[in-house]
Order: sequence, then structure tokens, then C-alpha cells
Amino acid sequence: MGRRSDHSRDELLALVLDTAEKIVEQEGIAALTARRVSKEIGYSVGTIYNLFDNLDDLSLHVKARTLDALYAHIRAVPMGQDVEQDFLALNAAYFDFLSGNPNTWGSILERVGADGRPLPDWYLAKVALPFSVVAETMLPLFGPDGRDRADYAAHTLWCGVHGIAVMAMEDSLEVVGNHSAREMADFLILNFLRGLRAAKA
Amino acid sequence: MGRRSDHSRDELLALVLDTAEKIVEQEGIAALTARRVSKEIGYSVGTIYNLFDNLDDLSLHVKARTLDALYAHIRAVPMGQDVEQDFLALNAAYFDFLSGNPNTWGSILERVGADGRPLPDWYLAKVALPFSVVAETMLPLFGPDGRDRADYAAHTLWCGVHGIAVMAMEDSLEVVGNHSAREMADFLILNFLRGLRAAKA
DNA sequence: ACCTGAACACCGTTCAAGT
DNA sequence: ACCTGAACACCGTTCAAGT
Repeated sequence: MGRRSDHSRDELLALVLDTAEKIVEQEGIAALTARRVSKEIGYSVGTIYNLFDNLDDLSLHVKARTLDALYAHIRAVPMGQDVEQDFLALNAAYFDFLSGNPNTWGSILERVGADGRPLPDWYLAKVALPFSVVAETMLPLFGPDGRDRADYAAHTLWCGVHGIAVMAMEDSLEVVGNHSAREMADFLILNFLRGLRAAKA
Repeated sequence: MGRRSDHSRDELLALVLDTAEKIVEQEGIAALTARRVSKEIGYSVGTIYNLFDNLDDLSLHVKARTLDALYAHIRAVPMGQDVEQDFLALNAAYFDFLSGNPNTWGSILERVGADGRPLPDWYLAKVALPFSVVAETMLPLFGPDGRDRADYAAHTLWCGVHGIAVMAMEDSLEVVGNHSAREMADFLILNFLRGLRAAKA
């Protein structure tokens, strides 16, 4: 029947992403379907496939938005005290974001390509951004010529924090709420950093 | 049409679980459907629902088997050297299991109740068993009257190792294969333990 | 050029009806 | 008592046909 609305391609894209994000926020990633989104925006299913390769592609773009928001959130954390304090502040901001966005964040924690397709580069770049903040925070401990080692330590530590967050969200941990999980992450951070310092001394 | 086969209820249960496990092993959790299993065993779909509450219930039982296998695998690790060595051995066994069972293990890493239902107690108990091995390994560092703190430290550390494994399987990490991820986990373990020791001294 | 919607090949889940 | 399979309400994805 031809054009239904006078949305430009970009407007339509924003409309789809906004709607998809809202669904994930409110009901979790499992509720995100192409048919549902198309119905909510008043277009046919085919239109979704006009804008995105497939459902995986759409949900990847929704996840990218969440990663953008997380990055903005932790970049806003005031830094510059000692390394331990900076990391605890980062951790607090991280768990803040988690508890404020359980569904969107939960969708990121899930693996994506059940079909085995590797994640696209543009998406991996978004995943890397929050890690870069952590790496920056780690730098003072290694000095300007220790960027690689600081990076490695930051990845190691933050994957660890990530693991605690995953377990907390699965309720597989005996933690109630995010309070305990955050404390556990603090405990991991402080001992890991102390271990690094002890190794240097 | 009435009874199709003379399998007892227990035989049928084993048949379904074996088939479901095989599907997950070979094609991942996304390939596990009630219709597929029923077709492969030569029964109708309804039979699956006669044995399990729903698909979630079935996949939970498949995951439980994987947890049993992991528990058996890490219990078989020879222990009794110093704490650091024991943890590195545990870690090696853990990553061994992971790379040997990427699909079954990957299914566990995913969150389960997208519908928000909490995980049943019998399943959580299975999740706790591997952690108990880690807690036992941690005990020498805290002494017999430090069981609670050892438990907490063990949970913290192993959630961290878990996080590295998750990231490695998602390819979100710049690690190729499990070699680097295992090294990263070793790095986390050694520094965390060194941090604990430094705090005591 | 853009959008539609029927078509295809799948799903989970239920439950009256059969043996 | 156990099992069936049609029925219902959904899916993702494609693509000829419309404007």
C-alpha cells in the first residue's frame, strides 16, 4: 500500500530504537520482538527488516545505547584522589547504573550470538569504552611507561567486578539487593590493588 | 492414541534429558525446543509437558547435569599444597571444563528466568556446590575460626574468575582462545590472595 | 523508493479425546 | 494412567505486489 507515514528514514530509525528500548527497559530483552515493535509504531513488520538486518541487529543497537549511557555515567564520576578511592567511586557508579537499569543492563550480560556469529566491531568498540575509563584509573599504579600492564590489570579487575554483578543479577549469590554485591566488588578491588602494590614492593 | 512405547516414566525422563543434553552440547541452548526433543525421541510434544512443567524447567534440569559434571571435575583436582598452588590448579581445571563444554557451560552463564521467576532451590543448591570447593581451598588462609570470612573471600574471588570466563566466551575480551583468559584469571587470583596476605601482615 | 502483508516454517503450551 | 495431536496464540524472515 505504499508509504504510510511521512517519517524520514532517520526519524523512523529513532522511533524504532526508542520503542525497542522502552520495551527492554520495562519487560526485558525477551519481550523484544520485531512484530511487537512494528505494531507499537504503527508500521508493518517488513519495515523493521528494512531498517535492520534482523532482530539480533536491532537488539544490538539497543544494547549499544545502554553502553553509551553507562559510559556517560562513569565518565561523570569525579576522580583524582588515590587509586583505591577512585576505583571505589567507579564501582559505586557502576552498581548505581546497574540497579537503575536492571533490564537494559541484564540484556548486555547475556551472550549474543547463540547462532555463533561474532559480535560486530562497532559494538565491541562500545564495550571497550567503559573499560578504558577503568584502565585510566589504573595507570597511576604503573606509571606512564606501564600502559600495557595497567590495561591488563584493569581488564582483569573489571571482568572480576562484572562477574560479581552477573552472579548478583542471577540471584545465584546469597546477596539481597545490590548492597552486598557492591561490597563484594569493593572487597575484590581493594585486595587486588593491595596485591599489586605488594608485588611491587 | 494411548501409550506408544513401553518406557517407564524414569526411562522416559532419562531419554528426554539425554536427548536435550545432546542438543545443547552440539547446537547450544537456543536449539533446545520441546518440539525438537519430542520428535527426536519419537513421542508427541505433550509428553514433554507430562514430564516437565515447561521448557524452562527442562533446560534447568539439563543445566543441573552440567553443574554436576563440573563439580565432579573440580573435586578430582589433587589439592593440599599451598593455597596459591591449589587455586591455580582449581582454575586450570575450571577452564579445562569450560573449553571442553563450551555450549553446555555457556547455557549456564545465561540468566534463566527472563520472566522474572526466581531460580528454584534445588538448582541453587547445585550452583553452590562448586563454590564450596573453592571455599575449602580458601580456608587455610583464615584458619578454622575464619570459615565465614573464607567463604566470603572465596565467593568474591570465584565470581571474579567467572566474570573473566563470561567475557572470554563473549569474545568481548581481546583474548584468543582460553589460554589468555586463564592467565588473566591466574593474575586475578594471585593478586587477590597476595592482597589478603598483605592485609593480615 | 518505500512500505505492505500474506506466506512459510517454525515456536510454547493446553487439553479434549483416544486407548 | 498415559499419550496424542489439533488448536491457539504467538514467533523471525522473506518477497512479490502495491503506491
